[in-house]
Amino acid sequence: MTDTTRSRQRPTLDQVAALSGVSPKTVSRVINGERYVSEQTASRVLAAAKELGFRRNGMARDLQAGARSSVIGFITGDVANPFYARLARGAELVLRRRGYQLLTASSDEDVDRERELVADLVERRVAGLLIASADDDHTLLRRERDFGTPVVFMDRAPADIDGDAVVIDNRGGIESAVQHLVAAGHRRIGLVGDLSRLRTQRERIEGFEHAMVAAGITDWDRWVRVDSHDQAAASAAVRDLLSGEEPPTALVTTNNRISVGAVRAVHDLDRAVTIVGFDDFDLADVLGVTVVGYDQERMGGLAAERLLGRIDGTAPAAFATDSVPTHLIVRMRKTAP
Amino acid sequence: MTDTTRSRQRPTLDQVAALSGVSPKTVSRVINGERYVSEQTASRVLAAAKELGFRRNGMARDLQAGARSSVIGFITGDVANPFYARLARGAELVLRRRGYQLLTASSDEDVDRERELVADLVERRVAGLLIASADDDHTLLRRERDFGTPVVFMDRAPADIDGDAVVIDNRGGIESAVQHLVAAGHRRIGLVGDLSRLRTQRERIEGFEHAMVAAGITDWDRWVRVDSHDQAAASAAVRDLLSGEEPPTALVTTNNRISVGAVRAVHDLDRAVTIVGFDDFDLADVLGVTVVGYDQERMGGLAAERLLGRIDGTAPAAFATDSVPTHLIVRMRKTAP
DNA sequence: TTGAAAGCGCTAACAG
DNA sequence: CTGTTAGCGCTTTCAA
Repeated sequence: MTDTTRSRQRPTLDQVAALSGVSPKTVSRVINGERYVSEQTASRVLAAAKELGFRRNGMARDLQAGARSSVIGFITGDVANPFYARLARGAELVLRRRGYQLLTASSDEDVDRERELVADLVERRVAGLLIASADDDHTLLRRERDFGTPVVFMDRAPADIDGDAVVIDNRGGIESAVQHLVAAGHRRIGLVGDLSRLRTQRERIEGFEHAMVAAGITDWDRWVRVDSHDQAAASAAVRDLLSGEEPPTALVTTNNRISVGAVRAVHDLDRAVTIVGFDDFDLADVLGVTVVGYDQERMGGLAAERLLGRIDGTAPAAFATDSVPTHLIVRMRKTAP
Repeated sequence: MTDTTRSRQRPTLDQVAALSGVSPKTVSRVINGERYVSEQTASRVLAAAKELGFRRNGMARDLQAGARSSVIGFITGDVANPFYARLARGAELVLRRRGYQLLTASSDEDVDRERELVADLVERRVAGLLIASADDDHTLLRRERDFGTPVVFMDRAPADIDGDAVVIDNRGGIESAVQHLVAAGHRRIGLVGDLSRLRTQRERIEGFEHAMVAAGITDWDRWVRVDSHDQAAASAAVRDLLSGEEPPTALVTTNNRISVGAVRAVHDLDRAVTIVGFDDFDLADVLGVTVVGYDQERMGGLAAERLLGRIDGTAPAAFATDSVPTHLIVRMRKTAP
């Protein structure tokens, strides 16, 4: 039994021209809705295009002198991480109105892979790049930018080069978390963190130190555990912290994955430990976990807007870093009646 | 203060050829690592390419007779939904090894927007399409497929056309959920569902009916509430269900968003209602929510593999639907000591 | 091992 | 209002 509808060739603009008896340029005009085409011609062309199933070849179209594709590269550690997924969503909502699509790629927070992805996307001539970079060295990105691919850094601002960035107020956020715990009477406050080579993580740890010292707690580093990159590692770190002598009575967790791992560990151990997490997460309200929240979709949207500004040159020449404010969302654990 | 590193033009292959004193074709050979180039020439070309910051123009490259780009279109309702995000992740892991990238786009479950996206991606000459379609009418997709863009349906198999698909065993999953509840002594079992125009949702509802009737519960539709598309709507539906006379003692929720909304409502009302959800979700273990689970990343990976098979023609001619098995993950609510 | 010529599918620039 | 010419940046013949 053979498939009768087997792949015809996709028709080209020239074939539409041939069928409708006009020149290719005229077909082009009709397809792109340009003016100065008679209605008759237009409808004849449209009919032919429809009959043949014509779809303009976007690659050929974009291959105009120096033209770039209407695709934006979006590089993060992992698209499946809800934080990055929401950034993508926010960016998409802004970009779609301008006809751009997102080409998403995950680096697994691996520096080499990230560089490969940048090179790959640049070869595809993306119109711009939104990136949550895991790399400390951005000379490659600067070079690509100098050759005309605008870049906006999300979440992690580059330390070694100038650049546009949209970041979170990490220090302020963590400080409000610590202050909240101190006000509630906690002194032994622990911190569980993700990869400390990431700048955001370092900022959060610094914010922690600063707030602890400001509260008169100088041995703050007793209860610090960093470099947990997944939920399981975070759980293990929490178990470790809680099994020592004089365990912390409260924990600050520095991102959503860490928070979830910590909540799980505390729950499994059945300990009364207060957790305040950076990033809001699903069901934190039900679990009564206080968090440092901020608008993730908006953050993605801001990055996208900045990038669009660069693409069409309407952004001011100087690079700028937008800081998204955080706010503490205080929650209580429901006590049994 | 002026930016001194302002956008030079990105060099073309011809410029590399000029600088290294060879023909464009030779540069092309070197760049693509073809054989039959002397080592001397190769290194000279490479040096010139590096110096100029050359990056092959992928659009021009792909614009060979009928060639397609090495991009795969990925259309779902919302990239920020963890379910879709994990499908994307699974697909990405398979596709990256073959040099493909994902172009992700969200339809918001809107039929018109989905069609626009399909048209757009086809214009970009994606090598294939992975889609969780919200549409009942797939004649457009069939047409595009006939013109050479392979399509694999994820999660929702098309009812009106033949096609490759990777779906979940919806009926079986829901039936195991109901059986679990019945075995635990529940009779008044409710169901809270998402948009009933989606086929997967209908299948889950049918599975519910079937299992309820099999358990001798014929007035199963008393406690059915469908068409809740977000967490808030799901919460409202649950509140409604629980406020009536003879409220259900257990609820089946038909996807992750509904589950979270239901958990929240039950928690807010402080009612002892058992929830069994379709789709596993973060912290379900901590909350003691039993779920119908399955491997989401694998599902995305399977879809990607099927698509690759179509792209290089190694897949058998006949369309096929893979069904991903579900398994019940039974969890207990931790009782206070 | 290298190069010259032609062309992928479309559109800009210029005529008519 | 419509058509002609040329060319985007690369790769494919086919020769040398």
